[in-house]
Amino acid sequence: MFTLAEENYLKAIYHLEKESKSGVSTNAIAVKLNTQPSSVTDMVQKLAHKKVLSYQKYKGSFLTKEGKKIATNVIRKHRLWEVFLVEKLKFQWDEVHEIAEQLEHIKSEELIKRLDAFLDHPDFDPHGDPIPDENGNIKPTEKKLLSELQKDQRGICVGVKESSSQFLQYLDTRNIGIGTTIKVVDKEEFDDSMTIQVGETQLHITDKIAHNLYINTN
Amino acid sequence: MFTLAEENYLKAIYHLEKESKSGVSTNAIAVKLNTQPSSVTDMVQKLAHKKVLSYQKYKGSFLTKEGKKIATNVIRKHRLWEVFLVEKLKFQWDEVHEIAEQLEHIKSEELIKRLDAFLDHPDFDPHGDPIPDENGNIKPTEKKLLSELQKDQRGICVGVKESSSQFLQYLDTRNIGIGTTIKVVDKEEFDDSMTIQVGETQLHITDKIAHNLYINTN
DNA sequence: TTTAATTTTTAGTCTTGTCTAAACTTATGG
DNA sequence: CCATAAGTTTAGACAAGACTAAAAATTAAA
Repeated sequence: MFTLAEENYLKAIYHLEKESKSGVSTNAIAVKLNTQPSSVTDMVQKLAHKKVLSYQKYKGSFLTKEGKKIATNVIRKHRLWEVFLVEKLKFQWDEVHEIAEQLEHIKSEELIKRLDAFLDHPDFDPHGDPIPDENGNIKPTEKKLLSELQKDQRGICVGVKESSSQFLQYLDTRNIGIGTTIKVVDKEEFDDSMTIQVGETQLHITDKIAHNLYINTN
Repeated sequence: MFTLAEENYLKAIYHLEKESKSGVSTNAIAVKLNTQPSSVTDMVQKLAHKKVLSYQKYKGSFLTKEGKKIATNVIRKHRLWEVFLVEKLKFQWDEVHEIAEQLEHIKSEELIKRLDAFLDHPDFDPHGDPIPDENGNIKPTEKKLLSELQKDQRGICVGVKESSSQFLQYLDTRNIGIGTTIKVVDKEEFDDSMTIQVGETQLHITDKIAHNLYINTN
């Protein structure tokens, strides 16, 4: 069994690993978790001993298969809870992260299984990030920025890049949310603005908006 | 802000206070929390310092107004989560306690406010215990054992006294659950068995069953 | 009311996870 | 290629919350 602190380290290292491609540096972990590098050294040594990551002095760490499994499981829980908070409890997209940080550590496999079913086995969280399955597999996502779509392409809104309240409210008043189908009706090369179809209505949006909306084009 | 351990102490003391009427003994707390009395002494001194309980050496502890408020708030969260687990995630009545023990410590007032609304402001948890409101007020309950009802009296099932799997399954197969209206059709003085009306059907039950079902006769 | 049993507290220790300060590696630049 | 900077680790300390063993207070019994 892993403690709350251990789970947070594994999660942080998992995220950092995807960006660095090589071993994750002690400093990077410290920055991510808002701790001192010396604390990180202690913890990675402990986690290495527990076989969930491999660590060499001065060379950084990377997760073992076992470590990845634990990390993705925590991420799975986090994202499922985020879906719950937004879909069922009607939180805004940007209000849920802190609460999910706590909920992700609740220990009960059965709980997550049932929550997943209750939410109808969602594939993405409210930020458009994919939800790993029980085995830690993450479906390769076709997530793109709306600005990358071509004329006449369509997709489903799966999340936002920036999540300020103003932006989310902008989207809300225009009936754009998770699961909304968006079609690019026209694209203006000059200023990168575009006309999109949302439900019955057409909408003209600036490049700034288009650069902050994630679309799944599967 | 209070730690998980502190919240658990306050909750335990709150429950014990209702039974003892005088100060709660150090030993009683230790038994309830499965710790050593010496650990309890340390903690109650700390909590006394924080003004959430008053404590006198060798005389036991009792909660201050502030302490009661925190305790009832934790209990409120616990019971709301239990309702969620049973009503929404379809857990059995007896499977939810451990999970709710964890969920009750999630910190977010907004979360509980929304969860309460999502569950339609329930008054009782799946065990028939009343859910305190935001201010810690607990509605005086008319909860009785089914065995205490008279012929022709009716009420709503609000919980169980014993919660073994067998008993819960017995109830399930007979369509008795939280919220089920039960009417006493006939009562046999000789062996305390009774005939009850559940929905369309009548049912003959033994005294053992009647002694383990809580009914709200409001 | 004096002794014995019980309960409670104190003192000292341990583990987890953190910190600071100092020492040590590795990387960088002249 | 050596000196310095940057990053990392070690050593020692601390707070929270628990434990054991021993001392002290209270209660019960003779």
